[in-house]
Amino acid sequence: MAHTSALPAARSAAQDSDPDHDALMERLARAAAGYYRDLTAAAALHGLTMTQAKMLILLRRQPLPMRALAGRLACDASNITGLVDRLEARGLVSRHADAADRRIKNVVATEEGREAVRLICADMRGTSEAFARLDEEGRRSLYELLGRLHPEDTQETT
Amino acid sequence: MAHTSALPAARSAAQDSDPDHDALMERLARAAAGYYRDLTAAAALHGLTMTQAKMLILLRRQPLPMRALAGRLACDASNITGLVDRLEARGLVSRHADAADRRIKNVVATEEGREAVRLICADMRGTSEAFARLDEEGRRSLYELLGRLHPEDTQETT
DNA sequence: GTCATTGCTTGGCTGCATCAAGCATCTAAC
DNA sequence: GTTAGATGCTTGATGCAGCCAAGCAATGAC
Repeated sequence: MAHTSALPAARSAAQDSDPDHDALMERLARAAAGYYRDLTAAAALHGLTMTQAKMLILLRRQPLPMRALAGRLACDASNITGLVDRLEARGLVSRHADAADRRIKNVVATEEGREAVRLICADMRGTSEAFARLDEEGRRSLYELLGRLHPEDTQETT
Repeated sequence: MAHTSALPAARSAAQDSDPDHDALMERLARAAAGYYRDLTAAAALHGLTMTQAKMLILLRRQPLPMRALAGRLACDASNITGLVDRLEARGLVSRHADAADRRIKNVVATEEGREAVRLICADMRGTSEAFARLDEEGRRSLYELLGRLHPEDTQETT
């Protein structure tokens, strides 16, 4: 936290003035932990792991090549193979060789896979309730601030 | 929410009016992913896993019994044993039998452990830069909104 | 004392993550 | 074209993280 001493104001400054870097980090950490805890629990209700749920969520709108999935999930490409294997075995996604480049396998969520995403999101009660704690103005601000925190750079992958 | 009418308005509503539940969830997901990606990378610089880093962060202020760690990390108690084993083997934490109840082992971060936390937090450049994208007013709002999202209920554990 | 409860550990099993190595395909350069 | 390199995916090996069931030790209630 606020290091040695020297900065007496910083500590409880969080309440009113510019929140200290660490204080803000702590709250972001809490929000992140809450989100993942909720997602993990909701996914478990449907027999899925958090990582599997994250992948299905990425695929809900459009198919993605395995390579792109590795990028989005920030993990090694070799990881994706097993991940997709397990989801494919359960009929939630399928691989389709790309027409233009036969090295590429596009992973597409099946209807059952998309339905699983819907159910999981609906089961994320903790997060829904958290949002409900804000008024409309609060939700709008939060949405806007989070958008500024992480501008949607990592997008184009198709 | 406000979705009485069937169709088209809700979709891009995120831009201006009350952001729809899913749009807000998506941004929260992005923020959470960004935070953990950054934490994982920073921890890796010091040869630690994300989970190990999370545990050290929890212990930075005060010792906690293993049971409490399981609660905070939202995992099975049996998990903590191995986690603490590995950190203890590296001299970052140590176990101390509780004076009042000898079943309890309090886990305390060593000075080296606390130093590791400091270095890791300092290495979270991505998150720091994200905060820097907001002005002071933005940081204050975000801090306040995140505080309302997750009121600090889960606290007392000592 | 006895017995149920609580805190931690162990063992077994799965999934997730890494790396190194390999095959197939595409691209470019000759 | 043929070769050489780059790129996309898979495999195998290893370690960590997660769960569960089972066990021991200590506490607390009686």
